[in-house]
Amino acid sequence: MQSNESQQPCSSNSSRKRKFVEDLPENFLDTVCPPNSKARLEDPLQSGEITFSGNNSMHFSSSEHAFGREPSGQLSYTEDGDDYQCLEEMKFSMNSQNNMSLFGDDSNNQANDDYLNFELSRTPSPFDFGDDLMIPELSSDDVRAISQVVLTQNWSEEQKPNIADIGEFEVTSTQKNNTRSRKELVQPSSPVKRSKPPHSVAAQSSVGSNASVKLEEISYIDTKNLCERITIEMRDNKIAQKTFAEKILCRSQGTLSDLLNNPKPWDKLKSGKTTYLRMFNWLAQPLSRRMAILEMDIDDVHEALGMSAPVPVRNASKKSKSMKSDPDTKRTRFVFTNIQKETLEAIFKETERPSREMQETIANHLKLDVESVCNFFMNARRRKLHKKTN
DNA sequence: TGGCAGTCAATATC
DNA sequence: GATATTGACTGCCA
Repeated sequence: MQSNESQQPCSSNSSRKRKFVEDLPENFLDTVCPPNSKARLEDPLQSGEITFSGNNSMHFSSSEHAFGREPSGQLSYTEDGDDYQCLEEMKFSMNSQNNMSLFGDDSNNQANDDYLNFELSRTPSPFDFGDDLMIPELSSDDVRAISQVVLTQNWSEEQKPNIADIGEFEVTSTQKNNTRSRKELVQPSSPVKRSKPPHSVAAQSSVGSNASVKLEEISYIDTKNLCERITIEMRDNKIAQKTFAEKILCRSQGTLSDLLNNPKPWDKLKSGKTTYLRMFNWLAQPLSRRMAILEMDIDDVHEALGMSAPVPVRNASKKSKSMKSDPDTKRTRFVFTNIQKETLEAIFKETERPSREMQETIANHLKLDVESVCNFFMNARRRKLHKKTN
């Protein structure tokens, strides 16, 4: 990937938009950096977060800087305070070691000769192989097939992919150097020794649990991408949600449906990480083995996934309080009437967190239990939340 | 103790 | 029949 060298003079520090001069294919970011993925720059001088938002946009933010490439192709750069700098270029380059360099240059700003040069050491993505970055048009089937290769082939020690690269890449080093020349900063073709991320995960083998990872070994999973892949996998291999949920996850069909349609970001998860990790470890197996696991006894499934049995759901046979005396009675699910529901929703729009007293008043007016009203608001808050995140 | 995460499982919807 | 929705339960944590 070569950069366009054209320069745009920085006319004024008040200018907050710069033409994006990098000659990148339109779908470059979407292709090499999965939408909604994040990368973290660990350099203490220039730490920050890069977010790939889809639609070919990317934003970097730190305590000092905030800039991004908009879908329009413009480079935006904003900074509060007096030390505003003007970035003339933002460049990306890939080398044969699958390292991506992001380079921002504000060399026109002589008063503050500051360069930003981040080397994003990333693992091979399903999309690039060899010395040249490939920007193919990929169908979902292609993505799946290539991912399969990436996840299951035997990599050399140097090439080991991070199987967490299901929609994610790791940032291992970043540099900021105010004294180095620009040429020194950008060396797209020179191999950059890739240091292994401290919590990266490698697919070691295509056989059995060797391809699995433990919770403590993994730093991040792109749950959205993972769920998309699981959905494709289930569709293509005609695996019913009920089968997959019960066999692989030890969870119910409804739970799986919810997880797949409303994946929570990895860093927002608590104990729920293990459920996603089971999906992840299943997907990391070769296809034949994935299918074989579905036929295994439950104990063998745990072993195949390299994971212990999940914490049993303690409320597995849930009955309403009134049903507890008769455990064989099938619970009927309470359903709010239209009026109750519409009223609750209207109140929720105004007040997401009504006081206990207010909940009691609502319950009285709608002839509901306070617990039901409480549950409604609790569920509404979190379900609204994951609608937002999606 | 209240709020929440994770989940079940009935049932609505496709 | 498969999947999506949703009211409620349990345990954890601040």
